[in-house]
Amino acid sequence: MSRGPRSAAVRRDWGTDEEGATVLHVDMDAFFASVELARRPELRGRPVIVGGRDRGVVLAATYEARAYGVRSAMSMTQALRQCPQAVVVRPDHHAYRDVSRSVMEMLGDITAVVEQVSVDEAYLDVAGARRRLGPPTAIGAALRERVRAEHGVTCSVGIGRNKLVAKLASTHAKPDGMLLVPRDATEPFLRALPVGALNGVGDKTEAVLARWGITTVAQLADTEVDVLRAAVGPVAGQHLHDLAWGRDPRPVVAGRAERSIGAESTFERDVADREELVHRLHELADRVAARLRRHEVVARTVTLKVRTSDFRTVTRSRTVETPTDVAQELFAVARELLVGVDLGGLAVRLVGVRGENLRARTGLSSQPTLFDAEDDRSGARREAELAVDAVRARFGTSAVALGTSFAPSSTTIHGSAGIS
DNA sequence: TCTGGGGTCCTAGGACCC
DNA sequence: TCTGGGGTCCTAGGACCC
Repeated sequence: MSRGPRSAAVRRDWGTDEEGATVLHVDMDAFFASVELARRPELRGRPVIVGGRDRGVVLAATYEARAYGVRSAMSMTQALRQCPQAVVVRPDHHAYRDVSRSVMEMLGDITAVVEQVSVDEAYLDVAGARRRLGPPTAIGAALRERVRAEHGVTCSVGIGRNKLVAKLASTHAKPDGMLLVPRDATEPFLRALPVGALNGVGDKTEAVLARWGITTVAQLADTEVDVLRAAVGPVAGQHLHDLAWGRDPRPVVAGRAERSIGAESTFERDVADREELVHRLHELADRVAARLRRHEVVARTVTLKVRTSDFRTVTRSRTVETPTDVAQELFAVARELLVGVDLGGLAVRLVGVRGENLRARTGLSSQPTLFDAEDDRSGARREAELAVDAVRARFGTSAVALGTSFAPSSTTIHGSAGIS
């Protein structure tokens, strides 16, 4: 989903030479809002905002709402101040996930080299699909038509020599467009953009660069690397200079493994009561554990996140001896970490739990073995938690209480006696 | 009633080992 | 007793993206 008016408004034809431009970036237009419009056609033409509760933010806005200055990630309060007549729709993430899955399957029909970067975005490398399906623009056009026909939503496609260019091209093409940036047109295409259009240049970096008189990609490209290093740091400086010249070595990688799995939640009202925080922590640990198991990974590091009423965020993490996917263990660590946090008398706005340092579960000691009764207990507890998760998925979180009592207290296994 | 929830990546300092 | 440097792991914070 686009975050704001970072790209120049003009569209230009940069030529038709498709040699050497094999990376496609596919980006759904105003995705959540478009899905809502597809099933509620009576809302077409009106400013529609998909957003959550009182303390929520805008998750997606139709272009009619954007005309009033409404942007993704803006607080709902501010969005409604700017566009009081907007129709607010509560998000239905299941519906979005279904459409997303279907579109990603369409991409898989084109090539196996698909890298999904979010629910509504993916890169494809079609170098190997050209013989079968034709040039990249033909592939992009057919895909756009298929998405529209099957789901009633539009997407934009950018085509370029690498991910950087393809992504910027799709942004430029929005909404409901397609843009090819031929290899030879890459530099002039980039030079016309503001620095903030580059991926990785946010408000802070943009402000720093502005102090050095750099506001366009052209100026960035024409600045000595040493100056950029001094401005934003050695690594970032080199990186920005590369981007400005269209250099992006990242390949399109299918099926990336996730590096962390977490859950967090903002209270409807700030909470000062420690017991209530602990209770919420327990729910979050449950969710994280279930997702770890679904992904068949265990976490070696547990991170607690706390945001206080003044919107300051602190994190505390601990790396444990034995990686885990058990809710009780994640919870126990998170709770201990919370004890070590000095809230300075402030109430808490948000708490979160995250598992990091992920490892494949298979063959690790958290699997029950005949040699270790301790391990068997944790394995049994996991089985119990899986059952609890299934019940909760059907009846809701409050349907089942989860306690330490799932560990069988009388488990006795006598060394290797069971093994011949 | 300003500011969600899911992430990735980078930096920097200290511990610890060789 | 003093003086080092490099490498890796861990932790905390922050920028950034969708």
